[in-house]
Amino acid sequence: MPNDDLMTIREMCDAFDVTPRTLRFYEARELIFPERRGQHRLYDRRDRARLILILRGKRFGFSLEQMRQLLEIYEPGGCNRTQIAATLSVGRERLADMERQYAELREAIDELKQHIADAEQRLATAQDDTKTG
Amino acid sequence: MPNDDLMTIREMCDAFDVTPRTLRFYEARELIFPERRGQHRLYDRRDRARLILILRGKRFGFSLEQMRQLLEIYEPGGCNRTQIAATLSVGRERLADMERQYAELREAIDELKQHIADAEQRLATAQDDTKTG
DNA sequence: GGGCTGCTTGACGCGAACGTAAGCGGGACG
DNA sequence: CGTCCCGCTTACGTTCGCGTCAAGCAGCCC
Repeated sequence: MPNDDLMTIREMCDAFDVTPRTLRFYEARELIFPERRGQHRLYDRRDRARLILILRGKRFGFSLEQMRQLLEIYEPGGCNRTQIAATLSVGRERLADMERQYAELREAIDELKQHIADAEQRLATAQDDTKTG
Repeated sequence: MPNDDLMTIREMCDAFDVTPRTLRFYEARELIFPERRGQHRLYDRRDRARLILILRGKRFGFSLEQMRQLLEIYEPGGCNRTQIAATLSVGRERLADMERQYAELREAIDELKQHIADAEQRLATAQDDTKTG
């Protein structure tokens, strides 16, 4: 049962707001593995799932290489202990990164909110330079 | 009352685990503004506070330019309405980014945890390739 | 004065993550 | 049949965030 829901590179680009160059680049870096129908690439559900994870990882500041390593944990992939263990290790590190970042982000948000509130105060009491130039 | 707690570039590098090149680069991009004593740079509390924010922002995946804009909100800086309003606008956008990222990060963490648990299961039931090569 | 150390200003280099342009092949359409 | 329009590959260009010399000055010690 092959995944019928195959998409061309253009459909992928429209769906995920990326360029063909980006998809080919990710493929060259071995983050996604579209099939080939003749010369053309065809992307299935698995490729899309991986792309979503890649793009999300990027927003968190992870590199493509970090995501490539991490993606292995989202696949059945290797079936021997050493390989699974290695993947697990990478996954746990990445998880720790993300939890640190989560906590830090909470602090940063609260601080920024405070400074925004302060700025709103300043705005309210500031002289109106459009009148009192 | 000048801030007496001034630090040399080397002290800064040791304190924040960055290189002189990095500090000079941030200065060139107008993210920090150390004083000059003769030829030498001297960094005060304000510079250190900004540096902390810059480094934290980097970990969240923000660019130096984004941080430069955002840093204005952490300073009294401009005192006319239009300038404060502009800074506020940037700050609110950044805040929205961070809150989106915060929520997304929560999801990503939960997903990753699940996949790690799955991998642990596989590890437990996998054949031991060191014996059954 | 000679040498060392620390900081300075260029200027060039580099890896990551693409952008962009050139040129080829293959359906589709009038 | 010509000519679009895709998509493909190859290859060079670009931006960001620094790294890495290179050369020069300033202070200090002997």
